[in-house]
Formats: sequence, C-alpha cells, structure tokens
Amino acid sequence: MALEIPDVVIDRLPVYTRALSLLEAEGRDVVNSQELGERLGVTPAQIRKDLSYFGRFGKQGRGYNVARLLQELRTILGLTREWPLVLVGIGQLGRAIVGYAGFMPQGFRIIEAFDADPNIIGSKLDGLTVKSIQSLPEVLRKRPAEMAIVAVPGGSAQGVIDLLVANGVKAILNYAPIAAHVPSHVRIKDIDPVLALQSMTFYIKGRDSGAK
Amino acid sequence: MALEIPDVVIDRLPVYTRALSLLEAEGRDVVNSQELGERLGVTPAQIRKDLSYFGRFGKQGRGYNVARLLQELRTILGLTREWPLVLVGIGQLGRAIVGYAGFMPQGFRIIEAFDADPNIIGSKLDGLTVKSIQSLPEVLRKRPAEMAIVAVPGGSAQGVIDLLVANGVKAILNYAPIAAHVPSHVRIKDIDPVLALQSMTFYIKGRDSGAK
DNA sequence: GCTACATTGTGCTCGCGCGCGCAATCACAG
DNA sequence: CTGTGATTGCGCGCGCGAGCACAATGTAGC
Repeated sequence: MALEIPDVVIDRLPVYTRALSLLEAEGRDVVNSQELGERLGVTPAQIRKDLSYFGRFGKQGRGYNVARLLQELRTILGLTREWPLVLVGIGQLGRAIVGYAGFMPQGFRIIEAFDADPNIIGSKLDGLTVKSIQSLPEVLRKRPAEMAIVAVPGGSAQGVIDLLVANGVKAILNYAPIAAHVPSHVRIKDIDPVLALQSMTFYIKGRDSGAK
Repeated sequence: MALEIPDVVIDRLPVYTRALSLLEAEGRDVVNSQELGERLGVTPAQIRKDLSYFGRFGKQGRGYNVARLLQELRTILGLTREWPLVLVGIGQLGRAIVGYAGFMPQGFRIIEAFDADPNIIGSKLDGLTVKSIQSLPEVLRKRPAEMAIVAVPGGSAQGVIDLLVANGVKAILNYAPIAAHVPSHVRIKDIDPVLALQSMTFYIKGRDSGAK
C-alpha cells in the first residue's frame, strides 16, 4: 500500500479535482471514468489506475460519486486546509498575481509581499503592504509559510529562492526564467510562457529553414 | 533521419536555448554537456542524446561552440523569425501579458488584442487597441497569426479556442483553467498556477490525513 | 431473490524515454 | 607527425508509466 506513487500521477490529480468541481457545479451526482476521460482527454484506464493508488472510490456498474471523490482527492492532495503564501517580486507580474482571483477559492492566500525596490516597499495593494526583502527572515519567523511564489527577474531569482528555502519554504512556484537549484526536500514548479511558446513553434513552423 | 522525435525532447530544447543565451551573455565560447547539465539539472547524456536527434554539433575533446549551438537550436525550433500573436481576454491577466517584456526579445509580438466586454473594447494599452471578439475572423483574415494566447474565464475559453482554430491559429497558449479540446493539428499548452500549487501541497502536507 | 448489465479495480504486456558505457573523434603538446 | 587526454555520438539495456483485457463487484429490473 505504501507504494511509490509517480509524480505524473500526482500532477494529474488536481486536473481531476478541477473537472469534478465543474461536474458538481453542474449538479451531477455520479460520473464514470469514461466520461471523465473524454472531458479531460485521457483514457478511462488512466484515471482508474491513478485513483487505485489511493483506494477504491468507485462503485461497479455506476461509477464515482462526484462529491465523494472530490472530497477524497482534496484530502489526498492536502487541500482541506488553507495554505498561506508569500510572494516575492512586486513588478507588473507580481501585481497581477496579487490581484488574481483564482487562488483564494482554492485555499491559497497570499499573506505577505516582498520586493527589493525602495520605491515599491511600503506601497499597498489589495490590503497587503509590500515589505523589504531584507525583512523576510524576521517576518517568516513570526508568521511562517511553507509555500512561496517567485516573480523576480532572472538575475536575482536564485538568491531569492535560496533565501526562501533557508527560511522554511518547502514549495515554490517560480515565474523567473531560470532553472533554479533547490535541496531535494523542496518542491519547485516553473511557469514560463516563453518556453511554452518556443516549443510549439517547432511543430507549426514551415519547412523554410532548409539547412538539413 | 526522419526519426520520430519525442515531445519531451522538443520541450527541453527551449531550456537549452535559454541557458546558452545566458552563457553567450557571459562571454563563454564553448561549453560541454557536463557543465550545461549541471546548470540545468539534467544529465549530460540526456543533453547529448537530445541534440543527436538533429545533428552533430559538438567537437570531441572540447564541447559545443555556444554561439553555433544556439543558432542551430533556434533554427530547429523556428525561432529565427518573428512570430505574431493574438491575445484574447483583456482582464487583469491579459493586461499583464500585454505588458510583459519577456516576449518581444524572443521574437513573440502581440499584434492584436480582443475582448468581449463592450467597456473594454476600444481602450488602448501599450499601443494596441482592444477589438471586439466579433471582429476576430475579419481581422485575422487581413493579418493572419498562427499563434494565440487565451486569457479569458474558463466558461468562455472553449468557445474562444474553437473560434481561433477556425480562423487558422495553429498553436495556443491557454491560461484558462480548462482542459480544452483542439484538433490534432493544433498545439496547445496550458498554464495554470493553481494546478501547480495543488500538486505541490501533496508533498509538503503533514501526515494529518492518513493516506500513504 | 435472482438475473442481466454496467463499470470498476488490477495483473500484465508493451513501448518508450533515460542513462550507461564505450568506440570514435578532435585538440593540443612535443 | 605521433601520442595523450578529453568529450562527443550513440547502441543497448533497463525501468517505468500507459493502456488492454478480464475478473470482481455493485446496480437495477422483474
């Protein structure tokens, strides 16, 4: 039972959660792996296999109870509590992140915002006062957070990440365009729209660049 | 030669490109797979294998010429030209995307912005005039774009994506929190910070909920 | 309560991507 | 021009994740 669960499986669980929330909002009581798979573009077998890592949540002949499965997945992922976040980097991107309405409903609340620019420190946005990055250790000591969002320029990102890790942060959502190094007990996920665009061009570019 | 190249390989090439740009900016002439791998957190063998899909770019005993390899990768990915983009959805997120300074240096230029809200249509930002989503087919006919960014609410995202596909868009960067359906000739990449956060909580949550 | 049916849970196979290990190859020294 | 050392390019094996196929099991109808 204490089976090793592949990371890819964990990555899919939030996707299932999102789809189930939608189904619940539509008033659906049950759903089978077939329909869920069609909605998400994965095979039914994949969904059943993934869920079987954690238990038996379905009923043969009927499918899965939407509310029940949703609750189970939230428990597995640790989404039954609220997660405080700190945000570092209050440039244009950082401000958009603070204002993003999608975090709160899912239990992610930004409780502190930091920046290095004296012109930005002290300013208020959305009820938060931007604090100096210098004060981060002290602030985190008083009000710990295990998760952080990094939205600073590439050049200062590794330093910021080291600082966060040194102060107890265990999971980082990194918007900076670097491949950051973190200790193995720290989770990091990168979001870089440029990389996403640059890989798609490969598939849609015509055969103009002849050299082959 | 017309070997089947795995998608994961293509996804890594932009990462290599980014690292090589940095090395070039540092004034480095050559780099070996060992050092490149350490910087990026991948094995040297992986890098050499990935590159070998496309040719022989290194010199035994020395490594890779930074400028040469960078140029080769850009050619492979189709990054030697400029890519016009259209953006749909000019909410807070959309405005942040328009203002993001990271696209232009990489050759991605947002040439049109669309929204459905009459209060937003007609407003200007960063030299762009927001146009009605209704006018999208006509605008794209005059000024085609193969790539698009979708930053609309989840409820209207699939409709917007269908519209884009119907008007010639071949690659979509999707910020909406849905699993969109597209024809097989269309590439789509999703960016959803909430999903990223929700998968990381699994690893850092304490053993309060029994599952293991 | 019994039968027919639908759908799950899972053992198993297959394919693929990752990385090892080495021969091939290049730079450079003398 | 030959020898030495370093690094690439790549054949090969291994491990793992994806999906098939079927037995197990619950539902619904009568």
